[in-house]
Amino acid sequence: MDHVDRILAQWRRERPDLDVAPMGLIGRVKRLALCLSQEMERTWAAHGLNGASFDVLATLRRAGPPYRLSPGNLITSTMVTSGTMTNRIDQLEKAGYVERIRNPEDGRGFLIALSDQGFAVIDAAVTDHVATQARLVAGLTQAERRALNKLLKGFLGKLEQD
Amino acid sequence: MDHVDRILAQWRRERPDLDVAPMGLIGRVKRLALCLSQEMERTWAAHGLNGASFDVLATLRRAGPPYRLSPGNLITSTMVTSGTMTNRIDQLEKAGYVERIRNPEDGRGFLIALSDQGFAVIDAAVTDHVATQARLVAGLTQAERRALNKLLKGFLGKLEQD
DNA sequence: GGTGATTATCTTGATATCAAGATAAGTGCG
DNA sequence: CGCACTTATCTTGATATCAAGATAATCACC
Repeated sequence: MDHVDRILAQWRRERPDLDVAPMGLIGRVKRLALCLSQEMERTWAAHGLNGASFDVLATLRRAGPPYRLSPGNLITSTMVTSGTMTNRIDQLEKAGYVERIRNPEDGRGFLIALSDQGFAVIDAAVTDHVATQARLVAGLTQAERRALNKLLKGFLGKLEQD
Repeated sequence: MDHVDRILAQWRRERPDLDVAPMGLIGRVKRLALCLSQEMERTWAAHGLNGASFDVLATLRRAGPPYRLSPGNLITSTMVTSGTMTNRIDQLEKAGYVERIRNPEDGRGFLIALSDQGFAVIDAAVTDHVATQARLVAGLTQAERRALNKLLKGFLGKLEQD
């Protein structure tokens, strides 16, 4: 009888005409995502980052050398609007973690380049972040992780194909 | 090879020292939650609501007669701050969906009461919402839903007990 | 009953986000 | 070559949220 079960019990009492089984499943996905995010946020904070800045730096880092992507590219990867990305880049630039350089192949645009300092920060943060994630899934057996991952991947595939 | 797999492949190339299997699992939970939320948001919008207003009205509705809860109670149920709840109640009151009445048992506080109009709106919205959720899980077999729900519940239980 | 501590709610100020529009540079067709 | 169209990024204005502090009523203990 967890938090989600209590909500379902209320609905069954008030609206017995509704099948709330899908609500339970979806509610748990949302709640789990929230719970995991909150924990990961703490690791980012320990490196002076948050979900937004980590997201941008990590995208640049895992792109590989020379660690440069256009704002448009970052927008696509992180699924935020252009205004949001401008704001994030402004902050990271102010912190000295990235630099805007003119795109030599397109005078309209820029490339966002990870600085040495930015590289150091994101590399340390990712190492910690992965350790946090390992801790978060530590309660699940290997078989459970595999099964859960497979179900989630299948679910996502079904949703995204539409 | 979905979006998450591409991210993992980049990390394996750039940071082969890290075990990114947990990142895949957690990334899929987050992405699935986002994907599901975006779809559900469309149903709420069709009733003139959003996630925030739906959340408050649904909490009042499923509490049962007389459909009244204190702001503090709503804050606990919806896990937002007091400032956020004040703002949400203000909007719902302006829309005529709830009413602030003084709490007869505690002069410091109020009770937020669902109006007849609010009741009608949330009841119709919930009916549609449940249909949307049924559609979202339609791609999974009954066995898959049960297995996924069980794994999610176990995972959440492990995390919340700490 | 008076007084300090607690509780319930609201207010304030700051932040991140989005949608829509502005700006500026490239592209293509006549 | 010139003009319309597209693209890349930034700017603006509005919104929802949070953290911290203000306000006001209740409670508990003497």
